[in-house]
Amino acid sequence: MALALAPHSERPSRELAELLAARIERDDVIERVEIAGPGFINLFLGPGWVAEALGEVLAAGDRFGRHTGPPLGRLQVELVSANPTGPLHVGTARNAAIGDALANVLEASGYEVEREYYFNDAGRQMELFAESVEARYLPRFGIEAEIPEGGYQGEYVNDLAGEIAAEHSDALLPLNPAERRRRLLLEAVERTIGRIRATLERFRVRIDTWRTERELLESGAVDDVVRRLREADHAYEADGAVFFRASAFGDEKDRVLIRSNGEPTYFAKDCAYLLDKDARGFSRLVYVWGADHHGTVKRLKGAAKALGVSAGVEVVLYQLVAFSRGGQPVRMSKRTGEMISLDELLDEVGPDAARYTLLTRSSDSPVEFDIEVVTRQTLDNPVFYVQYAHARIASILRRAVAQGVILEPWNQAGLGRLRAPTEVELVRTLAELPDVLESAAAAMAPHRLTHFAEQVAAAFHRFYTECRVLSDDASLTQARLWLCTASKLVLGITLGLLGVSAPESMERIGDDDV
RNA sequence: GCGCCGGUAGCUCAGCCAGGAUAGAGCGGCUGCCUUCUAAGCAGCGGGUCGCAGGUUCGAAUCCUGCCCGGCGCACCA
Repeated sequence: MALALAPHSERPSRELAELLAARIERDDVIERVEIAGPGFINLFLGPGWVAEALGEVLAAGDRFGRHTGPPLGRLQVELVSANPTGPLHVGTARNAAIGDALANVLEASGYEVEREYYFNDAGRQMELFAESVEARYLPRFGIEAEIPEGGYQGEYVNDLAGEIAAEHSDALLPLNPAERRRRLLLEAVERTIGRIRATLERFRVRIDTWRTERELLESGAVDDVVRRLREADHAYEADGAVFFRASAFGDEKDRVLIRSNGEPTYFAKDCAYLLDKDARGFSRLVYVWGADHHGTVKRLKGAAKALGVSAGVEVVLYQLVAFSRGGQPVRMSKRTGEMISLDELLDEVGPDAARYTLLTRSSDSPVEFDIEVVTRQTLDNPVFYVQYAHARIASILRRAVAQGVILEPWNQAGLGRLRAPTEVELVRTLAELPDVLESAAAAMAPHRLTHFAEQVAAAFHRFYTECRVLSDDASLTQARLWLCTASKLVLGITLGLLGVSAPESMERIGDDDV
């Protein structure tokens, strides 16, 4: 405060601080005021403040920190949207974790949030995928075939072909090649989508709506949007292709909508999709993209402007994850089949550690994810530190019940007795949740919650070490039980937003390793 | 070459948007602490030219400029 005012005043900041401090009333909320450093006014919070702050947490219950008041509007988060050409691999894990946690955070901060997954189930990649499946299907009936150049080599393609062969036997053989591939593709895509959905469920990623490129194409939306852009003179024809005037919207150059062979580009479909989303009445459209797509952000936003999209278009970019195993880099490619599936990752480290690890880093920061290291460090992963605090609290509360302690209503519990430094510090930390949540939503940075969770856990562990909860002092026991309840609440809310489980108990391990 | 993102402790990373107190956490190393609510914990020690160089400021990890490394992107691919 004094430091903020100093530039506007002739007095030194330290002197300002003293003037201000002298006017602050001391009571049981603010006990003591000190000046430090260049002009910091330190307020020492008293028992009145502690009771008040803790009361706010307890009164709000599991809604503590959440936005109150009327909803801020409808918002959509598009996440993952990986092609249905194979199982989700670990490269998409960061997208899923960030997208889902971000959606949770935005929801808690007052938006009505819809999470959407978009399947690119048309186009060149699908053709290649169909041919690849065919190349694994035909040999089962003695017909030689090879996976095409650039096709999908993964073992799962063979598995898919096997499943299809098991169900349909050689029924697809007599069909003409185009029809056969169409049928094989339908079968393969359906199965792949099923697997993707199952994997996301395992990873605790909730998707509300599933959209497909095919629907978009069949509705004629792509043709429509190109026509609209041309009519508004935001697009023009050149060299047999149709270009969007992206350069008029800050992009480096104009972008092709329709190729000279008549095929729409991915971007044209993006434009159609944009209108499709906008028509659904969202005030904000959030995209979660890997940094390898950052070059397409400007054209998307340009298109939104050109098309008069009323919703705000926002792109959350995350740096790609460098996966390795025991120090050996793992290249990710669905086509070569050289990849680790998200399912394998979940088998090895579990959804909690995987999500938490991916959400500890800022999305701007590249992540090094050595699967062996994360597996080996499982027990030291900060996620367990936080979960342990939660389990510890649950254990105390169970113990209290077992001892027959009857918890009085919190507003009669004498919370002002919480005066130990670790108690005050814990309450102070808990009270930060609303601010942390708000800033995480504003910055679309869910990783801030992991750091907050660790702070709460640390504050609790310190309190636990210094203060005994269940004691002969009945009223102090009451107050401390409420402090435990509030801590558990805040940890549970925070972990819930991150999509990480908050266990009621954790087995003691490691006693013998010492 | 141009654009975006990183470069903070031995390792992995917060802090940077809205500049302020001896720059933090986890892991790893060392030392203590379990007759009492879970020691997956706590306390302490050691460990840092905040990539480099300038600039703005009473004050810079934080803002500005330049440079050096690393990642990604610069298609009528997705």
